[in-house]
Amino acid sequence: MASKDRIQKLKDDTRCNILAASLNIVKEEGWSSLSMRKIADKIDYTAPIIYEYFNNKEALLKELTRIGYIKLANEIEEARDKFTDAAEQLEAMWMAYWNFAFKEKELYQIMFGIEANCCVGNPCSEVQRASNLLWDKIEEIVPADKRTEEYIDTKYYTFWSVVHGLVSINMTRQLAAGNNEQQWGKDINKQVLKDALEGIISSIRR
Amino acid sequence: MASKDRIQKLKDDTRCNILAASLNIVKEEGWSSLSMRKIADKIDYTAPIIYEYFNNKEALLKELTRIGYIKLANEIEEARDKFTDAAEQLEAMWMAYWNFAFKEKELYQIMFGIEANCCVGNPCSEVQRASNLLWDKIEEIVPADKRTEEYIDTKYYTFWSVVHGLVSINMTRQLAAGNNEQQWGKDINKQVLKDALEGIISSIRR
DNA sequence: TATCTTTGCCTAACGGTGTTAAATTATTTT
DNA sequence: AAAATAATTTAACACCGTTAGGCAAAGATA
Repeated sequence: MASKDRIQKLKDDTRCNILAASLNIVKEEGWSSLSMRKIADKIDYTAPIIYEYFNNKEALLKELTRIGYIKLANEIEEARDKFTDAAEQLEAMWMAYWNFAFKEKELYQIMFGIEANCCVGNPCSEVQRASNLLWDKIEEIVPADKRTEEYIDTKYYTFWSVVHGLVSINMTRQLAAGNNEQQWGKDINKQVLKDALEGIISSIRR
Repeated sequence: MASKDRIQKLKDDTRCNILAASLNIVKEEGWSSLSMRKIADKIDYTAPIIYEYFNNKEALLKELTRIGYIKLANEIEEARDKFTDAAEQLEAMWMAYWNFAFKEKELYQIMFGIEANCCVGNPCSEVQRASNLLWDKIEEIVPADKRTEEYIDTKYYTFWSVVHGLVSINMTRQLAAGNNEQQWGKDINKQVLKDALEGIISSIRR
């Protein structure tokens, strides 16, 4: 039958619809309320149908992260090609990364395992204590002529970002990597961390 | 009755047990398999009992993050008090933050909404493409005499950490903050990001 | 001591989840 | 038209968070 192709195309279509419907649900209600039954509802089927296109929910999510990585790479490439100077290119590429994260917030969340935290209702005083300790110590080493709240904030966030970023990257990858790779990471991580901390500290004092 | 105190103490004890059992389960099987019934099993009760100590599961998780923040602040404080020079103190404090993240991995995960990512089985080629684009561009601006794989790796991770960290911090906090705070963030974020990127780039070329 | 009230704890249930097997309907092939 | 294949649904399982109702032991009251 010549309709083999057409049928295959229809199958591909619904596969695509499943992915699109999933992303729509997530954009409207967040990852936590994405369920197989809800996806099926959106494409006018019942839940078991989805299992003819994906082995299970995890496989579906995996495909969505794959799509995310493709989009991210495209945007980075596009940003690169807007400049010729290498340094300008590099900065633009990371800016593209940043912009992607917020343009495709949901994809970024699943790509890098970020939960839109459940426990942020009332950040109690205990939450503040740690950041105050750090903030105050930064204030201490900032030269008097630069000691504005905004400047200290900036530096505080820079510290926090680089440390939390490094932690976060390691944690989401920890399971994937074999033990040897983990070992390989330990050294390079300490190196990155020390370098970055000293860099920021010296930039403050200069 | 004088046994009022003793009874109150027992109640406090089981509350404590619930929290400890929860953390144990998470350490053994991860956050995704923490359930009320499993917690109850561990303390030889049935599930509904837990609701006499916590309004719901979310409240229980919130308390665990609170405990996490207290421990984190303690470790930071402790690190600070081991030095006298402010710069040394600051570095030690951030190192304590780093160490805490891995010593109390599970607490850190819930404090900052990090999922030990489900989709890390086989990081397919698409995952690699984005990082290769960035890595290659970094290589390009590294002076020839420093152009080792290790050096480029270090710089790549430094870039990635600061950008991902900033993204990640913003995302987990986005829901909590009011719109005005979000606006306040937008500016300071771009500032932090640009500063950091330029800082790393110039540190590479120097 | 006997009744009443409170407390502690459990059983059963509701609606939801991911997932699978069987039954049913629709389509194609013979 | 009958048989075989495919597409889709229904029903079920085991789990989840959560709530209501009941049972039994303990405490208070008389």
